Amino acid sequence: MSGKTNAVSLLDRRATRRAASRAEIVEAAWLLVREEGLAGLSMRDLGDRVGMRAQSVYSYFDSKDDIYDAMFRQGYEEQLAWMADDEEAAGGFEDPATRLRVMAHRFFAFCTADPVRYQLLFQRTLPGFEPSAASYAVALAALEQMHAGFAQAGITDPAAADLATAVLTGLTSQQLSNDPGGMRWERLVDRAVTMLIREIAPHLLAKPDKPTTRVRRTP
Amino acid sequence: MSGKTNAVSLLDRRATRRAASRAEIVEAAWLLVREEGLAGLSMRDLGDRVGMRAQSVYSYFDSKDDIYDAMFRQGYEEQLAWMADDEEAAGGFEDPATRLRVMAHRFFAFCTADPVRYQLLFQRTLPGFEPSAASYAVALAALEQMHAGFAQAGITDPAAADLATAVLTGLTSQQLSNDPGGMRWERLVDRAVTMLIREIAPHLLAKPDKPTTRVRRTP
DNA sequence: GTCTATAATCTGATAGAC
DNA sequence: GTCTATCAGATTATAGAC
Repeated sequence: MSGKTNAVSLLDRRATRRAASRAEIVEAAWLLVREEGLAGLSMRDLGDRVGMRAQSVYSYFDSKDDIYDAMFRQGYEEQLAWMADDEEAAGGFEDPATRLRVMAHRFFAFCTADPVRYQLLFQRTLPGFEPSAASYAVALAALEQMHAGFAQAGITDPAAADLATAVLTGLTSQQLSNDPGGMRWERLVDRAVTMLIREIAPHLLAKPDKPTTRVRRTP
Repeated sequence: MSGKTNAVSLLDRRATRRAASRAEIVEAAWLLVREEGLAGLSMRDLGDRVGMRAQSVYSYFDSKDDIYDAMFRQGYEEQLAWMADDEEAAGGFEDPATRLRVMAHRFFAFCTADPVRYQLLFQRTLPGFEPSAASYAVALAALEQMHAGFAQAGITDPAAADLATAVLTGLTSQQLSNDPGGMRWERLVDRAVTMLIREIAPHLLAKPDKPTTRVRRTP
């Protein structure tokens, strides 16, 4: 019995070490693409970063695209966690409009925190790369989470959700390609959200507990 | 006299031929990046396309980045021409709101017509590439043309123009990274424009020659 | 202005010893 | 699982003949 237990725990240790090495490699890959650009990742540089020969990396990943795939998946897992934190912080205490506003700012922050991650996750800039089915499933889960957030804010019309998503990610890609310091992007996001609410869910602005009958935005 | 004239025209012919070759190379470069991606451009492939050895291309361009720079400039020249055609077609006959709407759709069409051009012009995805001062000046001219269009529609607030630009280019980048066939993007653009007008220039929706007192959009 | 030749370096990936 | 050795080729760019 003890022999079997030892064998199992040995396998466990090996699996753990392997997973740790894989994670280390992926982490190094992120550092590299932030410096050299997404397409500038090379197995040689990657090996140097983790203290291996480039060829040894192939013990952990089948190919370069396999590494991109792991990064892709990790990115969406990060989004899921990041936006879930938001939900938790909201805790159901906020009204739908504020909920939507917080969600928008948080998503904006997630995207702009790492431009190259945004590039990998939301733009098709790597020619030939296609995420695996498993990684794409995580991407779909993140999208679903987003739609669930919209639904909580009373936005069930798919076209409305599309518009909101498009405007939000659009603002992000604008921020990333333009001078990040020159504009008041937080303000721009806030104004866009207000505009969106009035367009797709005006009832959120006419709340009963606040005796504001005017539909216009309060400054 | 005739000698001097001949000399000049000879130089002219040479300059013309040289310009034609440069244009041919740039055109081939566009074809290549549409197939291989923006970062996938190689001097070898480029030479093959124009029927030269790769090394001969260096007679026309100092470096690979010099070619990107020419493409960058040409892209913005195309935008200037494309949007100027729009102005001409409008001819001052349209009301400001329609003017804004047409402008938005036309810009959207320009961007989505060539995804890789959009990538080069509006996104910073080529690591290390910086446009030359001359090319950047063309980019600024295109931006100024855009702002002039907004001004004609009565939108003078810089923040409002920023919001409009961000939402428009944002919708574009969304369309480019997502399934182009799955959504009704033209409708989405139209709805975004209506939303923008109501947000940044509501007076455009309450026109005197159309006795519509309702602020809501007419279907 | 185009060529050949070539420098000098990088690329992803595999075979096989240990 | 890491290494050496290596394949088979790519890359940008330069030198110099013609």
